[in-house]
Amino acid sequence: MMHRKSVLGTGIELDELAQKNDTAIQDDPALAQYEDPSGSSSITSQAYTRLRADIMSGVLTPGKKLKIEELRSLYDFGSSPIREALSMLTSDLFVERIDQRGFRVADVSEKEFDELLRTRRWLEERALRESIAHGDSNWEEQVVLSAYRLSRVPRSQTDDHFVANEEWEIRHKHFHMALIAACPSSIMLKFCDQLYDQNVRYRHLSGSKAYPSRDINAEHNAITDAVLERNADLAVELLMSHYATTGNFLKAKLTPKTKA
Amino acid sequence: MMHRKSVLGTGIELDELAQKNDTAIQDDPALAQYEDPSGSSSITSQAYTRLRADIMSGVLTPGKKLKIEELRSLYDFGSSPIREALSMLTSDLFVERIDQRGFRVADVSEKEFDELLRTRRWLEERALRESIAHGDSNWEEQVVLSAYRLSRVPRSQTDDHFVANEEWEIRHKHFHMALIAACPSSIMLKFCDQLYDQNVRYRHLSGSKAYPSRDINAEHNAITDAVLERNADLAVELLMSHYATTGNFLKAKLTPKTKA
DNA sequence: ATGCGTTAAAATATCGATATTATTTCCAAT
DNA sequence: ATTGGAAATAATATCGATATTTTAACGCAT
Repeated sequence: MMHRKSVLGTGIELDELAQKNDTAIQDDPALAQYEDPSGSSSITSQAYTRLRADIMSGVLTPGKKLKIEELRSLYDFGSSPIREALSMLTSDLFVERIDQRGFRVADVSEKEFDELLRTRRWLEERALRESIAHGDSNWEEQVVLSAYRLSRVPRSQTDDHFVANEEWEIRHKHFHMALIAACPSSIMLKFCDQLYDQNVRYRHLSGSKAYPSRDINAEHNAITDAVLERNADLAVELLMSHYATTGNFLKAKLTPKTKA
Repeated sequence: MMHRKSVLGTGIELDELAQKNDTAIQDDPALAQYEDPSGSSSITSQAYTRLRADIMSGVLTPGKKLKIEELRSLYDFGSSPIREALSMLTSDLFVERIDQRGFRVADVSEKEFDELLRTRRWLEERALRESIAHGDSNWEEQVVLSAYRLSRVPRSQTDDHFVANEEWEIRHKHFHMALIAACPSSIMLKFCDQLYDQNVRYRHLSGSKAYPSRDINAEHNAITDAVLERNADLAVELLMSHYATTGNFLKAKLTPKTKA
């Protein structure tokens, strides 16, 4: 096993790594999914992608009744793809199906958010410990690589006020999934993936402009270092407090109204 | 908090409880769902229930291609309800959807089974600890009650050879969910619920006639006692070894062929 | 014989219309 | 005024047919 100290401290070794990536280190195919371009080009997939994006971004507000006919004319898809997409979104916890009364956007509440955060911490702690225990050198390299890549793009598109940077979002998820990727349970990873996306939705919904001034990169780097040292306790502690601070920062006005 | 010793040792207090149940102690509505009669009576629900049952029981073999037309004539439902039901079963991990190529029964393998068991242990340990930490007296009563009810029905319908007893299955699940019901995360409970059902499927698939002669009731009682004493470490240890033995017993011939 | 590109067959995805079911509105009775 | 219930309305669930896509089969060239 590799033992490095402060791998991300200077960035020197990392430039080598980044370079090496073009030749030797290939992206782990298992992680490729987290880039999510749009899946295939079937109508259903398109409907799924657009609806999902609009729910995550808050365009379709929590609790809103999702009437097939309405969505049909709004997005200009047939009713079958819409229905199918809504079905798929139900698996992701973004949409709730009401027995014989169609669908609605999953509701949000501070209580649900607390549960989400709590559950995420439970699952990610376990997943991270297992990942650290089982990860091989390829996993280590993927962690380093994804951390580096994340550090190369700005959190916000502009410096003065916050404008979400889609590329950062993608790399951020990639990094977090890379950390736990060696956890020997695809089911566990799937759950974490779901919960991660749920969390992103809450982040968007809370309309958190003006993101914390704290140095998120530094936190990521610290986690990366701990992970590479195989210091599970420290890595977990850092990751958990990473979540805790992010979480507490959010809890803004969530409008949990179940409106039509 | 109640502190009892060996509540299930004699069964005396339990008869009182069972009686009391007809009057004072009502079934926790939150647990009612685990009896699952058939949901509503819509065609889709019927299709869902039947397909699910046939997948869990192994009538629809793992990896089998689920052709809409075939299912349509076999079950005598329209194609829309079939499709909808398959979509729903995808959320439950019983069916896999292949991009633009329809559905298939979720495949099984020893590897997947290992992962399933492992993940279940991780989640249930956490859920049980949280449940013990947060459960109130009503939760305690539901645990006692579900344990008692489970103990009142035989594991097998006949004494000489094993014939699954549906009522036992229902009560067994009810008991296990009651243990963790006080875990303050509906998402966590949902995950555990899913994994439980997955496990049942594997149990059925491994065609385990001749179930272990070990006294499962005794194990359940021991877990119940530990839980009521709020002895988390012991309860977890018992529950985990309960799973471990059950799990190792299963690993029989799993036919993971992906046949049409 | 083997591999590739074309064509035929099968299956899924999609659509538009109809049947059911839930919701609302409105009116009468208390 | 308020409640109860029947009709009208709106929405979903379901069906059967058509359009696309995928898979399999076939024959030709190498």
